[in-house]
Amino acid sequence: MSGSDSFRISTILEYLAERYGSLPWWRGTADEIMIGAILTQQTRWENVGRAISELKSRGFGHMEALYRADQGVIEDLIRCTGFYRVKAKRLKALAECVQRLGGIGAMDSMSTSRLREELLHVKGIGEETADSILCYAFSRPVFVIDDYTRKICTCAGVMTKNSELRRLFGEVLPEEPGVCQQAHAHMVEYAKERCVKGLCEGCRIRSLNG
DNA sequence: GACCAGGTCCTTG
DNA sequence: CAAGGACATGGT
Repeated sequence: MSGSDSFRISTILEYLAERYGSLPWWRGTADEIMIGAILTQQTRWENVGRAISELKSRGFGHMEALYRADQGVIEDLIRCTGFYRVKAKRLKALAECVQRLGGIGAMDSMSTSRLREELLHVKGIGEETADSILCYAFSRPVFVIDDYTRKICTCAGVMTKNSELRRLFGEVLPEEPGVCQQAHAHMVEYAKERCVKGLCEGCRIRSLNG
């Protein structure tokens, strides 16, 4: 089954790449992308954009400032993203991690697996957020597994755990950051468009393999 | 008013 | 390990 699973996955990836081409996804500095990765947890992206603007306009748009910032101040600026107390705490924890590791530059020269471990040790950063940061802030060839991806894979008949999905996508995708970034963007875009409310309106995923 | 959003943590069984 | 609750605002 594993062989046909990777075939199914590459079919999905091809179909979506053809459908969407190049999608604008995460822009900004590495710091801003990391902030966004925390703030977007269980939250619409539009609200996250506003909060990041708020932070930037007050000079809190980077880790150094967040490290020194008062927690209450951060809470006020990110309120519109919901879960603002835990998220402020998570931003502080991430900023402390960055500080401890010697800054973005130092992190940039670490291996992907080491960097992943460090990120996963931060309270409030799970696998999805860690991989988002690796993929979009540090341009590592990592594919982000999220709920949308899981849904789409299920539609295609690929029913496995996250760890296995991660392995499969890693096997199918090339080691190119840009390709991994776009692949995840495509998944999210397609799922938001077609997998509304548990239905699959006009979804072609199931029929891709005949 | 109900339901969901580009998750994670903690507690229970 | 799986399941359920907590965290919270804003849009449809």
